[in-house]
Amino acid sequence: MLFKDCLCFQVGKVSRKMAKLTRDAVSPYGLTPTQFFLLTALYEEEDIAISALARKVVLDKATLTGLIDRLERDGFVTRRINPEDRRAVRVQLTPKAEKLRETMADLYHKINRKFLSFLTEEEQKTFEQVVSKIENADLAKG
Amino acid sequence: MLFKDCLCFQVGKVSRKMAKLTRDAVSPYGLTPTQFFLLTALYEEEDIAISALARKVVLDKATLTGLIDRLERDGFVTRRINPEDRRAVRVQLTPKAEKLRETMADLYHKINRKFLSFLTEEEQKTFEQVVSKIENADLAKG
DNA sequence: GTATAATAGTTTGTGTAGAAACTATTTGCA
DNA sequence: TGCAAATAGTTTCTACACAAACTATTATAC
Repeated sequence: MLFKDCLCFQVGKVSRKMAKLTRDAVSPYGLTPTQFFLLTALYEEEDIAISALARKVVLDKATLTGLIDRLERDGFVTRRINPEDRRAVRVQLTPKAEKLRETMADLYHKINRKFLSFLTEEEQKTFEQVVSKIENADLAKG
Repeated sequence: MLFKDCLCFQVGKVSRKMAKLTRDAVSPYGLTPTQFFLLTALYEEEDIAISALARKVVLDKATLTGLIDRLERDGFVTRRINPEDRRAVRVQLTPKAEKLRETMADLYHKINRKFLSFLTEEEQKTFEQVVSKIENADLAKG
């Protein structure tokens, strides 16, 4: 088997390519692709605990700390300690982020439509399947 | 459209998951997933220029510099300047890397077989298509 | 034949990304 | 109650990943 046929390599390659295209689209707003996705997740569900956010975006909580640091530094979000559970920190959108909500939602849909437009219905469906299968895969077993 | 349905997010999620599973498999050899892939590419074609290697693994040449730095530091590869073109640097495998060739090739095939075993023939074929379509996609156009 | 452009690689700077270790809380249980 | 275990988040460390600027060398144009 040749290197280029490696599934993991292919997925990584595509992931980088999509991130790059997304970066071109969102960098004018002072956002990175990951920051854009995190904001999108927050537009969907605000005032969410960091651990819950980490589960939602499937990133390590340590990664979230840095991401939220930078979003906070750039004035997109704030942190607030939950008085009910003083270990927990909730993330809120700032007015600056709220003002961008519509624009970001449009951009989000535009980017997605664009990516999906390259694929047939059939391909989209199969791709979903493949993603969910690998997602639940356990290399150790079998 | 919900955040979790975003194609770019899904691909990233799968890419991280596959990298993690690969890491578990190759870390006993003192390698990261990316280093493992780079070595595999080098087993396929040694004494290759860094720019050619970058094209092969579809990574920025600046990324290659750091990767090769670390592989060199850990004794897997060496750099040699091409006397024909003194700008160009070629990468060679060390005896340490040569000794691992068989083991790494087996591991490479094992990991790939494992990933592919989760998918049907049909899904594999469609997935290939999807990858190549996105690879050639241009978000700017249309 | 020399100025200019192109190419190869590195450096610098910023931002992911996760493992492991750490602090501070809260929960559970004896 | 009171202490061990679990949980939330951060810190530290290392490694990708790329843009932009840089150096050195080679190719091209005139």
